[in-house]
Amino acid sequence: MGYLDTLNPRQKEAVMATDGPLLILAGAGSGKTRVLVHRIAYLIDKEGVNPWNILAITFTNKAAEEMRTRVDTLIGQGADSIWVSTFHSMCVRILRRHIDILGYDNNFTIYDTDDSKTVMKELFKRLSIDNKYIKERAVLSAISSAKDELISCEEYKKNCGSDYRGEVIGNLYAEYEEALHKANALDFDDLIVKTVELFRRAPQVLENYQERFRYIMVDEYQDTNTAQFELVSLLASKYRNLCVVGDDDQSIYKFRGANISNILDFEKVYPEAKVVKLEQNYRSTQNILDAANAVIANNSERKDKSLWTDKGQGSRIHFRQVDTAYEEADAVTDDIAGAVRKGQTRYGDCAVLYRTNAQSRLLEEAFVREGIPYNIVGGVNFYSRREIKDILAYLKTIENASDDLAVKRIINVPKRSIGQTTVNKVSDYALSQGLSFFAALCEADRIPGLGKTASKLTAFVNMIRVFRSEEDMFGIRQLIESVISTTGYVKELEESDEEDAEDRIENINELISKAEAYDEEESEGTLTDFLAEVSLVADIDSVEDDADKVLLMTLHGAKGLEFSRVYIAGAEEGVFPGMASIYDEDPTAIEEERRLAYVGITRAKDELTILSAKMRMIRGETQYNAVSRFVKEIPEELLDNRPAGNRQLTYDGQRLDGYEEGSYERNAFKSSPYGGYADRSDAFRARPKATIRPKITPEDTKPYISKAVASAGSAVKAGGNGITHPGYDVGDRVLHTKYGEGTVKNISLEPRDYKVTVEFDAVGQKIMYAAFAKLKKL
DNA sequence: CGTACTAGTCTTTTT
DNA sequence: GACTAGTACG
Repeated sequence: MGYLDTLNPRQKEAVMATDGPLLILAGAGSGKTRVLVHRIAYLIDKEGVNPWNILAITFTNKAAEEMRTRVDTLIGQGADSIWVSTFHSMCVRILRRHIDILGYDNNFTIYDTDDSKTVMKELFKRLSIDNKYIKERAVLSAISSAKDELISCEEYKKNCGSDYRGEVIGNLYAEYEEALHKANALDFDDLIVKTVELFRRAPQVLENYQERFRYIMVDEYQDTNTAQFELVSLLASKYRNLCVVGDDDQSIYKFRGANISNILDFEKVYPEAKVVKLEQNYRSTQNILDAANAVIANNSERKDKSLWTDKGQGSRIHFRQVDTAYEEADAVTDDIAGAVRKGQTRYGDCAVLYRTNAQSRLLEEAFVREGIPYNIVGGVNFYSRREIKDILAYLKTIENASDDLAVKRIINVPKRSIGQTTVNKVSDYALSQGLSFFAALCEADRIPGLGKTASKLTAFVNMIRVFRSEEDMFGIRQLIESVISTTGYVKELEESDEEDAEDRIENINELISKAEAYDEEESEGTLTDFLAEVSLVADIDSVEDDADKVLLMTLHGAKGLEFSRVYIAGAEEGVFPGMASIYDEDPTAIEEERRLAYVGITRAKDELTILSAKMRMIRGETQYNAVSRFVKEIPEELLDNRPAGNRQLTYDGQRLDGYEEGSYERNAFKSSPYGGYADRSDAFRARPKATIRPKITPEDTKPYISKAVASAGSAVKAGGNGITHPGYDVGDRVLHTKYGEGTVKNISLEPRDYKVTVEFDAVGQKIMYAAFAKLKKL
């Protein structure tokens, strides 16, 4: 049993505890994938378990892929028949076989978030719901949370009692469900929910899978939601050989329904569970670990554990504060370029992490400017680009005639002179006849009021029919090519003068290569499978490991990865931790951000650089943010705190007031944690809420920064919370530059600013933010 | 029916 | 600031 010798005693213990429930609390970098891989190998090799009986659930396809390869190399062969997959792809596989029990067609389509939004929009229109009152997004996220908790729309309605808003959402939930059912479509959450429903409704199906999956392993268990928990519980309830691996300190998906008590209460649910803690870290230097431990220690709700390493102290953590986000980007690229030049690292060993995708733009520009090879993970998913969604909509139309959404998307793409009015007429007809949109199109000549457009519809239907006949004989690549040439999609792009037409064509070619690769790999693969696979890819899945490129991604995206050099950009209050978490009345919101910081820090093996900018443009507003509390939570002796060049902050050659050489760097660390700033009142040490600037108007562009700084100062003085109270009150008469005179009806304090409701004599009631509106009291 | 402009919204984070 | 949906016009 040679391969067990490479494990430490704890790891070995986890590997060999094969029977019964097992909770592995695996700190960052403690070799948990290693343990899982060895455990699978051990089950097969030593315990004689049939690979067929093993199920391993990972978070991403990439992780699944990696696990399978590593098992393969360890045990030779036999790993093929292990189910290693994500929750979502596993559910798709199960549902494809059995969903007819629930009254769906087995070739159901999967709706992504965009699709769901489109459906919801149509519902809003149809039920004439005012999206000022409630937003589609809000409804969808309520539905999604309900599904994460396995709450059906009936239960939802019951729970909300007489709450009007809840009632509206409940009704929309029901309508939404019906719409999806009609389209024979499932959204992401449904994949889990319907599988649970299937298992509950069809015990013989459940038993079938219980027999099959006698040994179940779940990775990243801290990120499972209630529905996923139920799914796993059902599967494991017969043999109880359930092994879950996770780290409560790395739970960062609460917004997606992750239920941290799944891991915290595992021992309550499975009293006979064995618990193994992995605390030896094989990844990072002691300094990095100390920093991570110090930060996470500020959280209250956690299982106590502490990482250690025998790797040695390592460098101190580099903290750099720069003036602007531009300089931040330059600092990153300069540092990477320098280190590579000196032979200290290669591009592929570096990663830049940030809180929000929006931050990637400036960084990307710097990488382009410096000619440093890079890869951005995340942002707009490849498969959600317009041109890709268009082509996929053709495939979906070919494949699932009830997918109204797909049909409507492409009926006039490329332009066929089939406009909104026609689409509406067809929709009405479909609704009245109880037909799908496509079925209605097939009867175009019977639809009243269409006139000669009917022939265009018929032409469209015939085209789709031709594609359908090709489906059986063609591979997916050929089918896509046929779609492109018949519709003239690419031709239209080539002729268009749109700036990004070339990129689009490039993307379509990329899609064709992916289809080709699919055709080759999955000789049995059907169009249905291709579409399902495509809707379940995460961005991280397509990252090539061996490319020598710097990876840029969000902190969320970085979970599970490691790099020799890590840069965390935007370590500022209001950015990371983000505004929303700072103002959340629930204090655990900040704890989630802190876990994210913990994840970020522990990605680094050797060198960790944290950057923060004094000034940054967010959503068109210039913000001046204090250094992130997470930086301050790192013991000072672990930081090099090298000031980022003691320049004065200038703009257009003008010196800005309030910045003295080096003053900030010193003060930032002396001030007490969490915004209790020293007595000096320059804008930088104001709390985030004091630092939001009014939108810059064209008239005062030139010296805008110094103006902004000056007014920031006065804002701090004016209100203790940093938000200037407008110089008027409810009942006052005010003058607005555009709307004229009016009466103030209401003033309320929002997180960012005072919200003022004014009844204007000329234009009626308007709601506006005080800082923007610049109302004058009369 | 299609285009060109305007107004409003938006950002956390993702399978 | 960037994007998108909505609207007015040709």
